[in-house]
Amino acid sequence: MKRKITLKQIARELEVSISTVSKALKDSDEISKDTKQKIQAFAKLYNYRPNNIALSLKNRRTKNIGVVIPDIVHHFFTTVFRGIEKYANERGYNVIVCVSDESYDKEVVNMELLANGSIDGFIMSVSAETQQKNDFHHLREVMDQGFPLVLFDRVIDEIECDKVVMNDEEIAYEATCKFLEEGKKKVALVTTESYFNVSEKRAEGYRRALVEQGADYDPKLTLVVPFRGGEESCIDAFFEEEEFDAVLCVNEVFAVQVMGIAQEKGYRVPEDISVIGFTNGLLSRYSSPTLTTIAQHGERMGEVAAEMLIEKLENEIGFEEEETYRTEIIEATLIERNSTGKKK
Amino acid sequence: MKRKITLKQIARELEVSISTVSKALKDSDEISKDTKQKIQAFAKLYNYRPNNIALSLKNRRTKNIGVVIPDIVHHFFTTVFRGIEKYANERGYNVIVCVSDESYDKEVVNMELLANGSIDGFIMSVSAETQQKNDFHHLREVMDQGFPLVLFDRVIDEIECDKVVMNDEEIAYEATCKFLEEGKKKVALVTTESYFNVSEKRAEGYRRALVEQGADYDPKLTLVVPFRGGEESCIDAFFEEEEFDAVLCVNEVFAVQVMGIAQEKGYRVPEDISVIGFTNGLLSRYSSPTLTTIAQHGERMGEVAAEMLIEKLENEIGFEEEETYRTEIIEATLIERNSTGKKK
DNA sequence: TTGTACGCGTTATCAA
DNA sequence: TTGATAACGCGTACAA
Repeated sequence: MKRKITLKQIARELEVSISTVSKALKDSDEISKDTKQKIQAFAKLYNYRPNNIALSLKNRRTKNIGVVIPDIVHHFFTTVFRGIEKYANERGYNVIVCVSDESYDKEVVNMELLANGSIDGFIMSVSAETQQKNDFHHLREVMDQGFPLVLFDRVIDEIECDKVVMNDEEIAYEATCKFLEEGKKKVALVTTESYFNVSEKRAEGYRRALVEQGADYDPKLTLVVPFRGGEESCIDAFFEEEEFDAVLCVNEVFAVQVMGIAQEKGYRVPEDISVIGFTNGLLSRYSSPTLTTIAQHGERMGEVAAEMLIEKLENEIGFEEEETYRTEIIEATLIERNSTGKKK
Repeated sequence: MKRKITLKQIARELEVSISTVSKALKDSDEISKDTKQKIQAFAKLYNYRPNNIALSLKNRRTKNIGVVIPDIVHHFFTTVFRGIEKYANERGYNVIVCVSDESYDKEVVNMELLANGSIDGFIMSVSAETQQKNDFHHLREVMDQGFPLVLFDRVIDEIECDKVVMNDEEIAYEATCKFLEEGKKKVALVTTESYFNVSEKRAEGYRRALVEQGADYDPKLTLVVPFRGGEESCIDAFFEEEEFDAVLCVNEVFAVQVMGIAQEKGYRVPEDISVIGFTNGLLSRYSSPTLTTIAQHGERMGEVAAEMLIEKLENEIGFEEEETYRTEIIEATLIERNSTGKKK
């Protein structure tokens, strides 16, 4: 077992000083050609690489990005993560992930840990519990300490920082319009509890479309599925109690469940009931019928988030300069498959 | 903006030496009660936390684990990752992820980078390209440098290290037997190219079951789907050319595609054709019919891998002790849903 | 009971 | 052209 070689060891071996070695390896012209060659050859032979930790300590930057997300077994988040990781790697950054598991406490603890020197900045999507509690002191804390923060998807209006969001409201509007164009009359919405602000925005777009297009907005046609469990029976009951001919779902799992239950009950999709879901994942592609879906372009979101963060990291602002924050909007797109009909 | 406070600053502020502060904060009894109280109160007020980087440098351990996987937008890998992250976090470790994207070069570069001080050990699943090239010098390299390595799922026989694998061969055997018990006669296999050694093992289990149970093993009933693209037409052609009444698929995407094409062609699942797939993901749960599947228990794999790694990290072996390696086997389980029939 | 000195690996500044 | 020194932040053996 050969431990990694250090400057000091090279110096001792070659009987020169540490600083000479350091300079030689940077090809400084303070050092004579001969010594440089000798040192460089030796370093190459022993495959010398500077120790990242020592560099981090010295430079006060780790070249690590902290990513805090609610869940990792989740198509959208992994997609975003892939975008982050790709862009960050290209720029020489590594990514440390922490999963909050939708828990406020974990989120806080993890971020504190990372903030003790492990990373240079954060990219995050806040946990459900955090949104519920409406307590964001941990975000303020890290920003106070000088860590750039980029929020994506589940962002917080009260926090001033860079953000990357989707045009949730508009795309929900578009999707709803699509149903109406198809000739559908009673469009339902299946959503999650509203402290997820993305759900709220999607619901707004849905409502606005109905009202503006002169269709009926009936609050009873909105089904709020509880956070964990019991979706199945919940949706089943919804079918029994209400009547509708189109359903917009805030995720693809709901959408596939809606299609399944509809078909069990003898409705045809899309002839009797059209369905659109958010999240263009595997389910959408392989369900029957295949699902018309809203692609969130998570990878792009990740790239943009990473780009914004790294820009902040590499352009540390001067004293008197005003800090400015941007909000980038990623345009979702509607992907038409077979769970919706043609325009009339 | 208030930067994190350091021992030095506390010392200056309180007009004591740095080491006094350090000791006081560890509640050392070398320090008088009074000074301890004073220092602790001050530290608490300013929310002092030791700098991880400095600790890493001093202790020569980072408390970071490097995870190298081929893909992150992938149900199985994220599942394993979740297990790793959970266990690691509980033990005070953070996780740095690198995605090789199935590329040999990326894998090599990423590992070298991490090995320059960023992490204490590796958990990885090798990329497809690496398996194809059969070049594992980068794994040997990091091990030589003293980094513990735990391989999972896609492991390498020639490399001696800790491993976590699934009982692929046996569970494929079991699944195949299940078809036979159902009364099926011609069992097909849909798999990927064989340099994925897990595919190879699954194929072996499939063959062994047919032979041992006295059914026919017909090589023509094995469909090897090419690495990227064209699955659809490939499977379609398979249906045209061969006859079978049961299909074992090495992943759930293939399985769902097989069911879809079968149903299009007028076969009933499971009456005419039974289907079982590996990977108990969303698709299996929401396909129609729901898919009988092999649960790989990825989260457990991740936990075990992390446990093995951390054990190695925390029990650095002495000089003369022999290094020993283990291979843990995670038992997959067959989850029966509606794409297979009852035992006869 | 407190403080000094050293080392972890590196780089930058200044002196020789 | 080379080397000594200090610094990044921390912990600890040893000296005072």
